[in-house]
This record gives sequence, structure tokens and C-alpha cells, in this order.
Amino acid sequence: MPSSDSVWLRPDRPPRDRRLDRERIVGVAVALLDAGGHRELSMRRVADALGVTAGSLYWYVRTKDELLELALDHVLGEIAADPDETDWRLAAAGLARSHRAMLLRHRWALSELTVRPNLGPNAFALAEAGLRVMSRAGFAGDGLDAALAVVNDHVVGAVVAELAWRDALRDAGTNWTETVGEYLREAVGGHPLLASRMAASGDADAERESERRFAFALDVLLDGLAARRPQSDDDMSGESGGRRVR
Amino acid sequence: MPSSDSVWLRPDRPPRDRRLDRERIVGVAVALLDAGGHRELSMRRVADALGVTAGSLYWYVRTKDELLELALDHVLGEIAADPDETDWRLAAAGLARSHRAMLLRHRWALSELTVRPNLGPNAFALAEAGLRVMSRAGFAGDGLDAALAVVNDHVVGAVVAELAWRDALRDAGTNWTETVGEYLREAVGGHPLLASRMAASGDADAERESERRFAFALDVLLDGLAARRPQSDDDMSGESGGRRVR
DNA sequence: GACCTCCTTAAACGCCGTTCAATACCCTTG
DNA sequence: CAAGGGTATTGAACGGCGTTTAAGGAGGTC
Repeated sequence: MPSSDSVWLRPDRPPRDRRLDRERIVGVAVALLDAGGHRELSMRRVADALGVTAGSLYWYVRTKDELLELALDHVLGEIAADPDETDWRLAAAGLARSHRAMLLRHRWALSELTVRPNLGPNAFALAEAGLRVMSRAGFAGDGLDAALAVVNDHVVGAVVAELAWRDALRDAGTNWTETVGEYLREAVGGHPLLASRMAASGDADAERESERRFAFALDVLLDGLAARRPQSDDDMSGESGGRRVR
Repeated sequence: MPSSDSVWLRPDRPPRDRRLDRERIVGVAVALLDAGGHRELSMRRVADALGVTAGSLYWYVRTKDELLELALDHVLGEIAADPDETDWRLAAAGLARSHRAMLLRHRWALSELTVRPNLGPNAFALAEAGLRVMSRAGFAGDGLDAALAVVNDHVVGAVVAELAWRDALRDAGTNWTETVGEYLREAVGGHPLLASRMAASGDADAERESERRFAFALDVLLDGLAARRPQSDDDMSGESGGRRVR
């Protein structure tokens, strides 16, 4: 039996009265990123917001990249699935919508996804939740990964496009009084289909339109998946009637 | 008749013997980005590579962001469609594959897409090419945008996931001798589906696997689109037989 | 040769991520 | 309660960054 001063018998040291911890640092980082994107985030600014010098952050975090890794996993934790939803299409669509909503709340997260391998606990939990949905839908083996990827990839790609378009419209509003208008007319000149689509989309409410698009694409690809569902012929339980997901 | 010194009668001044122009600058920027991502690109480095000081770049480009805008449009120009392909599924798949190949060649471009509205001439030309494919497929009006978006968004999302995974594996190879292996085992502990999928994918050739995945998802969503094609019932010309796209 | 415009330089500004010796704080030990 | 030691923070410094600006050189025009 180990003596009474063995590490295993002593309770974990009570945390000291520190001014900082990872959670607070990540919280400030996420707030700064939400407020102004990557341009707003610097180690000095995070430290200032916490009433501390920049160097002290390096006690909790090895580099700024590591801080961004933590921030990304933090917001991945906001994606939620309804575990009681038995209809696989509704479950998949719900997860996708929650995913999209989070990416729209934290625009910077999208750039992080493209730049950083993602191995935090929330990333794993999210993957498991997605796999569970697709597994209940009947997919298994290689098809399980693949089915989930179809949905996840669509979410990411759709939000990339949506945000790029939204930014373009914002720039248009502020900068495009006349000069750029002319450039646009000229640039779109040789592109009749593009011109007609741009003309048609001029008046619509961009946000509602994005949501309709997202739902449409989701229906398209859930249809495609449904046709490949292993027991799609003999198991109709928990199946939503039509194509519409919402 | 205008006098002989009118601007319209004088030929455009022969370009002076400059050491720089936008094309050369963008070329160097793309090369640096291809070589080492964003960390390699600085105005000073671009200037060095051209045998010039950093400040002189600002004669051709207002900011570094503007240079990145040019670089992004430059690589978007590499995406090519076969204009003679009459089967709409093959045409859409070809464009998607060319798109994916370009994003894999220029990994940094993906981050740019998430951060930058994209209004260059090559971006417009690419959009028109995509619209043309979907228009020939029978889509029109709002459905035309939507159908193209389904395919494009998938390309972007799939490459994001593919690169993130590839990076994770690379980190795994270099850093994961033992310490991280333990972390992984623990992190995946509560996630049985994830654990089984990770175990299953350990031995496969990652690149081939990515391509199979990409083709699978493409089939899924082209199936979904085919079911919504306006004249899908009475127009079977140029229709590829089965589901397999490749 | 004088002039003017175009292009480039060199230096500077302020901010950045990161490192490090010095130091203060607080808990444990004697 | 004094001493000691790991814990946590400071402040200064380094080199690199994007960008600005005054000064100057290099071509073409008169």
C-alpha cells in the first residue's frame, strides 16, 4: 500500500487564485473574433481585455495558433442535435441547420476550418452525433462516412458561398455608387446567363433566399441519399412522407 | 477632324521599360502561396523575388488584400469546362472535378474564398460556364442558380473536409509517436461509431479514398438534381445511362 | 540640355507574435 | 512565523509585418 503522500492518494491540488485560465482566454478570443474577424484578434488585445500583459497568455497557450484551435473547438460545441428525432431526414436536416447557424454566428470559424486540422473534443462529439444520425438511417461501413460527408460538406460549402455573396452585396452598397456599376456592367457583358440571374436576384431578400436555397439543396441530397439507403425498400418506419424537409 | 495630337489619334504610349507589372507580381504571389501558404507571402518577400523594394509594389496594387484578390481570380481562371460535352451530368461532373483539382493545387485559395467577395473576371466566367451547363440540363429561373449551387457548394465543402483530414493525418505522422495516441484513444473513447470508422480507415490510401468519396457524393446530388430537372420526363437526349459518373 | 511624368528607393511608423530575465505571489515546509 | 520553491505575471526586447512618404533617378518630350 502506498504511503500517504503518494500522488494517487492526495486529492488534486485546489486551483490557485489565478486571474486567468484557458476558458476565460478563449472566451475573450471568440468575442473579439465575433466582433471583427481575424483583424481584431491579437495576443495583446486579448491580454488587454483581461487586464494582463501579452506574455502571460503564453503560460496557458503555446502559440496564437493554439488559441485559435481552442476557439474553433469552442464554437463547434454550439452545434446541437435533437437526440429524440426518429425521422432520419429530419434529424440530418436539423443537425445541418444547427451547423449552418453556428457558422453564420461565427463567420471566422469557416476560415479556421479550411486552415486547421480539427481534433478537439467537440469536433469528435459532433462527428459522433452525425454518424449516429446516419447510422440510425441505415448506413454502415464505408457508406456511413460517405453519407455524413455528403451532408456536412454541403453545409460548409453553402455557407462559404452565402457569406461571399453577402460580402459582395455589402461592398456593393458602400462602394458602388457609379464607378463599380460600370465595371460590373462591362464584366457581365459577355455572360448572358449570369446577367439575367443577377438582374433577377436584385430585389429579393437575401437572407430568406439563402435559407430557401439551403433547404432546397438539403432536399436534393437527402433524396439522393435516400435512394442509396441500405434498407430503403423494406424499412419505411421513421420515414418522412414527401421530399420537403421543412 | 481632331488635331493630330488628340488622344484618340495617338497610339497608346508604348509601355515604358518597367521592371514590374501586375501579372508578374501576381505570378510571384501565387508561387509563394503555393510553396508555403499564407505564412510565406509578405509584400517584402514578393518584392525580394522580383529584385525590388516592398514599397514599389504599391504602385501597382493598393493593399496586400488587393493582391490576394488578384491571386484568387488568377487561379479561378484555371478551372476549365469541356464546352462540347452534351451529357449534362458529365459536363457538371467535369466542371466539379476541375474545380476540385484547382483547389487541391492551390490550397490557400480555399481560405481566400471564405474571406473575400469574389468579383474578378475569371470568377464571372466560371459562374457563366456553370450556369451554361445547368441551363443545357433544363434548369431555368431560380432553379438554375440553385442547381449550380448544389454542385459548387459540394466541391468547396468536400475539399475543405479533405484537406482538414489530410493535415490531421500529416500531423499524426510527425507528432503522434505515443503521447497523442493516448489522447486520441481517450478522446474517441465515448464515441463508438467514430472509433470504429477511424479504425476502418486506417489502412486505406487517403488520396484514392478522397476521390471515391467525391465521386460518390457527386452521384448522390446529381441524382437528386435529375429528379427535379424540369423536362426530366420527356427529354432523355444526352442522358447518361446509370448513376455512376465516372 | 531642361523639364515633366513615371517609377523606385530608403527610411520610418506602429503593430504584430514570441521570448526571456526578473519579480512578485502564494502555498508548503520546517 | 520564517524560509523556500514552484506558480504566475511583468516589462522589455527582437525581428518581421503592412503601409506611408519624402526624395531621387530614369525615360520620353521639347
